Amino acid sequence: MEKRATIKDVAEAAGVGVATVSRVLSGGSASPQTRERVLTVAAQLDYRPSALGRNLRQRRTGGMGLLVPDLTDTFYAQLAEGVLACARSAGEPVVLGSTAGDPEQEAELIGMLLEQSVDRLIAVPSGEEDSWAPALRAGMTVVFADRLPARPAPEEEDPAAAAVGDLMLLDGIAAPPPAPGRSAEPPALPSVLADDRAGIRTAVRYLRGLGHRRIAFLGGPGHGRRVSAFREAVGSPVDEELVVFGTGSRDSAYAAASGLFQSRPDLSAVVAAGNVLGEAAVLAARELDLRVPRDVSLVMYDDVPWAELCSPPLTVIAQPGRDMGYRAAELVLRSGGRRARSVMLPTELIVRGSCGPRR
Amino acid sequence: MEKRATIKDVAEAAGVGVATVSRVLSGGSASPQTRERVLTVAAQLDYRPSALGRNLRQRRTGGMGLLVPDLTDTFYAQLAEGVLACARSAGEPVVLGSTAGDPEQEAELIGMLLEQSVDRLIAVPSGEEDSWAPALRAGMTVVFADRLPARPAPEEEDPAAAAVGDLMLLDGIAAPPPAPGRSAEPPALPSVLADDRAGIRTAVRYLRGLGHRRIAFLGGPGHGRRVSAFREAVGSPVDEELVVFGTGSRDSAYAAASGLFQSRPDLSAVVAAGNVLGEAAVLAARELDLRVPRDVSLVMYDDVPWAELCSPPLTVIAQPGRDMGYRAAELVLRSGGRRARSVMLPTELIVRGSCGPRR
DNA sequence: GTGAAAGCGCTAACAG
DNA sequence: CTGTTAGCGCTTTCAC
Repeated sequence: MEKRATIKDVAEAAGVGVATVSRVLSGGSASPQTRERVLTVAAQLDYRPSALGRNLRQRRTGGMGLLVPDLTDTFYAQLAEGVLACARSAGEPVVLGSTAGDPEQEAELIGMLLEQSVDRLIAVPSGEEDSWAPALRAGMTVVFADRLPARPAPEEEDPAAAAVGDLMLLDGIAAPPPAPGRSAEPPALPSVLADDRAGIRTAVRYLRGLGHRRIAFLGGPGHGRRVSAFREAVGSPVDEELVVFGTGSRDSAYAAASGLFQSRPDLSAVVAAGNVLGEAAVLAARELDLRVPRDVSLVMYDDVPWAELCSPPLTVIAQPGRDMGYRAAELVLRSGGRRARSVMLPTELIVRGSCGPRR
Repeated sequence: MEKRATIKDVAEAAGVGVATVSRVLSGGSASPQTRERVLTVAAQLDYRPSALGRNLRQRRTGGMGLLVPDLTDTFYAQLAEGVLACARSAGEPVVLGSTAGDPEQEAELIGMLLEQSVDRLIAVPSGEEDSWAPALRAGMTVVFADRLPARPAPEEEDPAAAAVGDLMLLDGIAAPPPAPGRSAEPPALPSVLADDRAGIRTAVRYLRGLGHRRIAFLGGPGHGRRVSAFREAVGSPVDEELVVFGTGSRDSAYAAASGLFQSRPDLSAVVAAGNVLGEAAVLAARELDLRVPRDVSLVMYDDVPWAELCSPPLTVIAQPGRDMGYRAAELVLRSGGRRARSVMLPTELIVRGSCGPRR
């Protein structure tokens, strides 16, 4: 384990000052001769500039942080792959954290990143807006992916509404209606989102076209925008019993799905707001001897490789997970200054075999 | 964006020297009074020690690197979750890289980690042993997970053998037979491996018991130990046409599976050496109108959530991905000195519905 | 038990 | 165009 050469070694060996070496290596100005000499010597010594020194000097760690709820959720894995692809092409490291959808763990991880002076972050947020204030205040450039931090429930009046109150999100279709024309206003926080509203709307219309009237929604934490879109798409008198949520784990997703099927055997279709929920729906349906799509139609958010493996193959609302990650990384990397821009990517309904006409 | 308090600020505010603050915060000796005062002041100032300064001083970055081929392969996602869980409980950051199974990208990522002075690494290796020499020489503590780096093919004689030559691995059942008694000798490099040999053997025996004689093996890069085990389990005259490999991508896995089924319609069972290969096998079989398990039995390496979603649900050789990651992280973290130990975890055959008697 | 001082490797002024 | 210098925030001898 020989010790690595430092910039000083290179400077001495090349007979120049350390500043010159630094300049040459970071593309600064230098005479062709000097440049070449430095480069040669550096190569001979197998010199690799230490990120440690640079980081301390610049008071910031390069690269970026990435926070996702769970990598075994294939969608987040796709997202992560996108981020990694972009980071790799930029030669930047990415520090990964998995939050399990738990605001506390998320906060801890943010603290860890702060300690590391990682000042760029891509996050699929679990905590509410308030819990993100510290990070922003500390000067972190954060780009949210897949969803925005929930806005804490303002006050509880209607018990039914309160049940999903903590799932209401920033750009919900709340009281002051959005400016006309756009299907969704660009959110205040930098983000890379899929067009959930359009995706859900398309799915609901598709099911409607198949004759379905009792359509259920199976969601999880962080699916606030999707529920809103669902409510909007099904129209005014939403049957609240048909809107259920898991807590994020596979078990709770299964419990929610199973409970839904059993309590409302009259439903004829369900929209699962994520692939873990879709998985749970398939499992629960099978367990209850409900045939898909004969007894119940299913459309699942997220296109994942195994959607095609099911029989019948699942009809899905695909969102470009990899692209979303890549774009998010670009945004966070490019935002030389502070606040990054936002982008919204399209979703696509991929019709396979899990939806049929209402019986 | 206020600037963070430094150790100096704390020292001044507490009326002590920076050394004392450092000692107190890292559990060194100090009088109770001093200790409390420092702690109080630090809390008031919301002081968070900067990892930057410490890292430079200690010439090493804390935490660990993690290199996997592909996060969308659920097994690697599970592995990663295990690593992250351990790292989080230790408060250490993990720098993630995805290699796509490409030795070049792997080498680049290793270079990046070296530049960051990350000196602890958990890797599912893609490159051969030689390409790992630089990392080891640089003083990195690396723990391999899931498999060991391939040992370059010594020389090519038999064309058939040469075809899989680069897949031969360290602890293969090569010429000098292993010492008697143990099912596998502990490998030379620190690692966390599943007992592939036992897993494959169990699967093959299970299929044999069902009457199958023409059993195929569908592998990918890095599955050298699994092929060896397969060859060993099926016995001497191995039908080489029944042993095929994909290159790691989903497409190539599909191509390999499809080609296998078409060229050898006489096969009655296949062992897929990984979940991506299993997925490909299911897809290819369906495309060719082969019913599972009526026309062909399938057992897949890796237990993944969607294995249960298939119809019929897939019989699998489960390996504890999450545990493997957790253990690997423990090993790399604990190895205060240099070389870590190795551990081998058991596999389990989970019988579901994808295997039937030979027709 | 505690403080002063010396850097870790690098970049960014600032002179020459 | 290039060398010298001053730290970035922290740990760690080394005296006191």
